[in-house]
Amino acid sequence: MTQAPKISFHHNRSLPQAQDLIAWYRDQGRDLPWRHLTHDPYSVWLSEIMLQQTTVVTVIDYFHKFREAFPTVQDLAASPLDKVLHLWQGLGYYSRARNLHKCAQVLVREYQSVFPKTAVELEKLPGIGPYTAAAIASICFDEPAAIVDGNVIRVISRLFQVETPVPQSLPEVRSLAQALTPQEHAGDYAQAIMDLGATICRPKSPLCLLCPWQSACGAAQLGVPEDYPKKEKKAPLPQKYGVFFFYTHGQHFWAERRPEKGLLGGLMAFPSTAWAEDPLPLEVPESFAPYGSEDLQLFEKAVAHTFTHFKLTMQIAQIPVAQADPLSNQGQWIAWSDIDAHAWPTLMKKVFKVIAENYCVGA
DNA sequence: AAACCGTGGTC
DNA sequence: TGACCAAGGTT
Repeated sequence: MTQAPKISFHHNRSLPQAQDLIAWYRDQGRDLPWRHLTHDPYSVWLSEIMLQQTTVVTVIDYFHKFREAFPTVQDLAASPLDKVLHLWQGLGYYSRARNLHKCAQVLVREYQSVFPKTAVELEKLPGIGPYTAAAIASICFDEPAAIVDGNVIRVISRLFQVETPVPQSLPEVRSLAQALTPQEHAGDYAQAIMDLGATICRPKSPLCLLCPWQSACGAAQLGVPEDYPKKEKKAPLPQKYGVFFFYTHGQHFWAERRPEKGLLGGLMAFPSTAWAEDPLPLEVPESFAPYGSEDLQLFEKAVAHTFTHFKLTMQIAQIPVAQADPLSNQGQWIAWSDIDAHAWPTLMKKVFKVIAENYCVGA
């Protein structure tokens, strides 16, 4: 043997004990609004849906708004979808809002408004996948279901120095996560390991000296925690371009509701050209205007926005029209004073900002 | 199964 | 400033 077997390295290392982590959590865990509501699956579910790919700081305000607007799952189910989308505006991933509403209706109609108590049953509901099902089952009902989110992937990849990059490593990580999950106090454990990932075992500058699992962590022992989890390099995002058409009539402008499915589904937007990878010939946007282009005026400033899978740069072209007739059957004339009555994605709020900065009444 | 689906903060 | 990241799910 020219090389020491790996087991000798593991030999000086303790195993991560759930009770050490839970003790740390009870002393050092974060105080979050939904932590006081673990007896209430509705609130835990609501928080978990909002927290999907979204930071705690961002979620807190929305969580309070939703609990106030919809105190019970029946209230949520009885609401028009438009009101749900309106409250959700700005939070992103709008299919979550549509699935949230649908899930509430399924619960009321088929479950007598009572949340199922097992991860297996929870996962059958719309918008609830493996992570969220395990989170609700463990946090509310202490089912020893292993949660695997971004925090857990990072913590486990460092503990065990998982060399396989994400997402190929997921089967291995899931297996380790299940092995670490205790039979008792699974709810505290689930929240503890996420808090550890968020506050100690952070993506950058982890605080290994404060970690209750430091002596069990392979990456920390070697001083290379930030090398894990291993990841594939991401391809650069494609850049897309287009023109928004700002049809105006007096104090009104024309906007349309986007299709129910797909990007920004169900939210409001200006009509536009297709969003294409080729920059448009900016000297002739007239030929692309869907409802006529007399008196078209192109704004100097464009709007840039980055989505999950592409970048977008949009020009804005104002087109005053003489008659306030409907331009299509999927939109409406909206008064400036009535903007807040509708659900606008952040992209459109950026457009409003550019318009407000550049628009001259009577110009 | 790989692509799609938002946004804001950080360095 | 661009790349990365945040309590993922659906198709």
